[in-house]
Amino acid sequence: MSYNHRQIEANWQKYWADNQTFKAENISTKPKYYVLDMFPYPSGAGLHVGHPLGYIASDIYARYKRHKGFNVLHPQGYDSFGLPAEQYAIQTGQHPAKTTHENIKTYRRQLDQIGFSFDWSREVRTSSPDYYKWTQWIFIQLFESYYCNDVQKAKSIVDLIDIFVNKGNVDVHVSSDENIDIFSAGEWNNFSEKEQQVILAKYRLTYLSETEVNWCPQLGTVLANDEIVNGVSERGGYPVVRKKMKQWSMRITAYAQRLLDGLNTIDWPQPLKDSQTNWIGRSEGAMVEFKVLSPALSKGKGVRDAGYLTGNPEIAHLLLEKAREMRSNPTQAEAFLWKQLKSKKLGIKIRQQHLIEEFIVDFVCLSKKLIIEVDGAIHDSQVEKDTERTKLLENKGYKVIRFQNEEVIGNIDKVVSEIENELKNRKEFKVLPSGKPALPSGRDLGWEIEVFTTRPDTIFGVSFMTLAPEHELVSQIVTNEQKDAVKNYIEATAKRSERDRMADVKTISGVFTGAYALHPFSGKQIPIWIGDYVLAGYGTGAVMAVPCGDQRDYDFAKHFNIEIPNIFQDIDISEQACEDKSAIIANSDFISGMTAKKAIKRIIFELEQKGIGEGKINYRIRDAVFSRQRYWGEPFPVYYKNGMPQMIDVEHLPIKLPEVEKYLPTEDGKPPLGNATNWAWDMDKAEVVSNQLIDNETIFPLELNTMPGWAGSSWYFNRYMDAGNTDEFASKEALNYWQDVDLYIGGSEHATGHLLYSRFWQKFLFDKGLVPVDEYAKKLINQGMITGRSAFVNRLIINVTDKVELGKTINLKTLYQIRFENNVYISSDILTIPLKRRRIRKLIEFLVKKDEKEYLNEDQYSLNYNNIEPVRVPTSIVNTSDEIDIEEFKKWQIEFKDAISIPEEEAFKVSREVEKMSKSKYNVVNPDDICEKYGADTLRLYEMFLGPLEQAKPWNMAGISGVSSFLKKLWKLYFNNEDLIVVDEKGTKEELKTLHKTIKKVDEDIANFSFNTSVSSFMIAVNELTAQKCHKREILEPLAVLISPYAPHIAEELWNKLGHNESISTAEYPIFNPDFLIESTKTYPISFNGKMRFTMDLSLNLSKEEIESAVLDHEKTKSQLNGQTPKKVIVVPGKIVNIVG
RNA sequence: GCUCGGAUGGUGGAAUUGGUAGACACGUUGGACUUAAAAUCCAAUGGACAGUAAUGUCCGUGCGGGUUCAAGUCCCGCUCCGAGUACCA
Repeated sequence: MSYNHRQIEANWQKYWADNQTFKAENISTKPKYYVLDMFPYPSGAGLHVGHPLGYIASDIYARYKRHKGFNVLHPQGYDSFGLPAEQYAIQTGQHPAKTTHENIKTYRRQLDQIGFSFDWSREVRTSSPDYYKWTQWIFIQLFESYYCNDVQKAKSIVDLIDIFVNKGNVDVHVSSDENIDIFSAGEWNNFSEKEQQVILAKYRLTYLSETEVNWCPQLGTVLANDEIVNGVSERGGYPVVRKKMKQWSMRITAYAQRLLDGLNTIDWPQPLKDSQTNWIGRSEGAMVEFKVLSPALSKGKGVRDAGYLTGNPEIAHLLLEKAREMRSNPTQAEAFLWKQLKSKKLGIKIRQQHLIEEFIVDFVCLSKKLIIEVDGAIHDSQVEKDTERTKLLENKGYKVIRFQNEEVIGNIDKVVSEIENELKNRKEFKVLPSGKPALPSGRDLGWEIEVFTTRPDTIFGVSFMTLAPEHELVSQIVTNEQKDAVKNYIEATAKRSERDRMADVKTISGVFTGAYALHPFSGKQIPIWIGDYVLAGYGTGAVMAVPCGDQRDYDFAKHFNIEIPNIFQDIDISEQACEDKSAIIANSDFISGMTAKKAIKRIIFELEQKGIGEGKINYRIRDAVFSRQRYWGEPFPVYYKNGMPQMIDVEHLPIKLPEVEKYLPTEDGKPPLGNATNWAWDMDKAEVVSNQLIDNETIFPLELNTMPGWAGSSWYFNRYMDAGNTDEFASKEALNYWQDVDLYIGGSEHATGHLLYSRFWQKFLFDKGLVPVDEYAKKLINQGMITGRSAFVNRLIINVTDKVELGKTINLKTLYQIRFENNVYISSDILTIPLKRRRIRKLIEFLVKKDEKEYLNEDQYSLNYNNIEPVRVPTSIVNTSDEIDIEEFKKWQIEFKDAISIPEEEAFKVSREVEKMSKSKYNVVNPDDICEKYGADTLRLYEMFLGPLEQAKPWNMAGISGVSSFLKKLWKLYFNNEDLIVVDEKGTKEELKTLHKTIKKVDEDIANFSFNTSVSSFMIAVNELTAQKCHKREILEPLAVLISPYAPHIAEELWNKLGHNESISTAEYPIFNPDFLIESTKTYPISFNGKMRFTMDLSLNLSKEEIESAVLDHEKTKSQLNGQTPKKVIVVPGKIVNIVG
């Protein structure tokens, strides 16, 4: 019988399925081995040839390990929540569950036909409630935990509450939000339940926070940064606004250091580790506080500003805000009275809630220095204080009159006339006009700007500070003179999207605030600028600028003509900043003469002594936003009581996705779950009920967001260990048996997404004692992407210009351009040959004239055929020699029906371009077709043969015939037409050598994941055995096992026909015996001055000297030397002989 | 800009600690078989030059240097390509 891949492959795939050949047991005497693939998102397009690359590699490895006697876990599943299914649902109204289910069916069929040895009994789907029940469960565990920095692990929030109850939060070292108020145990115990929950949220590992997102009102959705182009949505071009939304976040920052440290313990590709390291972005440095000064005046002493600014400037900033707040929340009496006083109703300007020195008074008429206070009940107890206050104000020349609330409300006329009286009786005071410097010079205003720097050693080089435009202090420190400039700048910056701002790094922009800071060591006054090169989101949003030591500061200083003091010894900074840490520091007081390393230590010490700074490690990584405004994702097990999130008890999980009418956001901007009518939690019944029943007593609204794509993929590898468990996410026994993934294969595009988040979750689960290891994948390999080779035909753009003849315009455009423009195509090999261009011209002219000869002569028109436009065509109608099937091309789309090709008869070549495989590029190659035509074994071998696993490579069908014929040759070693020709003879020495060198090579290749070279080795072996006419069982039986991981179907068939009744999958792997490779002679390359001239077979038993004399005796050596004596002879036994002349 | 990869025939790619550059395959050319095609098999195939030929010489792993008896491999300096990242203080 001849090799019939269709029949063989179908048979064995059925056999494997029927016999559950690859089912892994959780109890085994064999050692365990866990081989994992990144599970696919089941898209509607199905698999293309790029997808299986990694699966084939891992499958080879898994099968190899089975031969080697391991209990192998090799599972597969689907990351089946995601955007495409939802978008499809929006367009068609089809439920995403339905399309997902259908897509999974296609995927399964495609995967099965490639012959993977997956244990399908452990399949997981992230969108299945049985699975996401445990995703929700893990979410709850995160919510109930906080991160303790003392022991560097997550602990139960109950422990933290315990600490608060007994000690408050004064002395806790935990990861939390910044700016948490300190409270004592007593204060904690007095907080209301709600206040306590608000505080706890700042410590939980998952928490709700106001996060700024890119909101697109027209699309009704939040967009990722890369979905925005030039400030408008990429899709549709709608405006995008920054909007704060309450979203769940994951406190991954707590794990920043451990995520870094863990990288040292795992065997992952260096580039991937690098990108995680970068992403986490640890930098060591210091926090430094700079005190803000008032504006320094150029001359003289400070002058009081405009008369209405009567507040004490040192505390004005504190009071102003309070005053503003009081103005907007007046008491009833205040509001009542203000109605009568405002807008000069009494004929004179009266101000409300105004600053007078360190007080805020209710009302004041500055020009009469009359203060009107309206007191409520609480002031009764403050009589003493009020008297004192009145006294102080009266000393400043003010008169204070007081009314009770009741008086104002009960008898407003009387109050107003009393005020009028007072005003009449007081003399006029002059109020100075505004515009003069507001504050006294050089005084500490009580603000501090905190900066983070990695180079505290350059602190003496600080010549200005820069705040991000969004920095909260900007509005407070800016001087009147600079107010407009600053305001304009902030507005201009806000208009630019974050992306634009980041993309444009060349334009230097900024503006002076007018304010100054105090240098903590030199005491110098440092101007404070704002500039958008400082990012609000990193560090403190403020930098101490050291132009001599940082290029960006340098550029900024140059641009705005700010001083650039040099603090480096013997270094020229006239052209650029010096960022070299080995430079000796100068002009820097007590650190002069030191290098960075030493100086940094010293400065940090000094900062800490002075209490104005400290050594600090800063991380770039941000907490991860965990909410999505989508339908097709895991619902949160959360309902809201009085606005506070509550976890649903774990025994009621899963909370299943509700049905909705529409998958779009609601009209009022709520996420798609806002469309659900049954989406409320009934505490008593412990079930999801109709929204109409919400009473906020026992029935509450449920969370409307869903979880992001990475939720389900962050722990699936643990689920495979015990996929069917309904009581736990995986049993202790299973987790302890399988421990971790021994080999993980997948794409590098997940470096800072899935592969980081999953490590974070694993560490959390480890802290909670739920999993036995804190890194889940010992070894990871990134398979390279298989790209497509898009095909293009070259469309000639022919411009026909009208000519006027005898006053009559011949409308040639209508005649010819429409007809020929866009429809003449030229073979790409002609394009590159200048000579042929003339031919094209003739051809075009011919085409134009052919039909319309009678109307045309040459000077009636002009032709321009120089423009060529590439037109995508499907790769399926192009052969491996880049020739397109013209007939198929004409049939492909209606617009090409009348296409004219140049040349018309000969082969027509397309241009090729390597691109990502995608439906829209018509370059997708489907594995189904290859399996049908060549078979799965050929596909598997060919994908491996294409090149190194980790390297990106374009898909090219050209080489597949070589692999296909290899399998046929292999078959022929065992069969001659119908007959098995394997004989039970002993192999010859040569045959055994062929076998054993192949065993050795393939063993090494698999260890190095060098699958492409082992395919070569198989080819060599089969070529040699064919030449040796070897049909011996002693050779061919081990060979079948050797090939079985790569081409399992044919191996099974051969094994079976050799008389075995069991599957080959656990057959013992042949053992390499070095005895068969021992050689008595070696073919030595004899080289002269390093150039190989000839070879010589010499016994390996010869000594160096014997080799040397044998070589020198050789006549070719003599002719090479031409009678001269060699200077030196290098002999490396077993390797080479080199004669130096 | 920074970080990390990479550059080898017409093509995909091989090449142990530095030790015969181009394995294996595709393609191309020639041949066999065939009425023919397909399939299969055989031979040649880095370039240049010399020779009837066997064969020989020279040049060849992006470029320029270096180390070495010997460099695709190690070192220094560049060029180009790809990927990631984007003002991280």
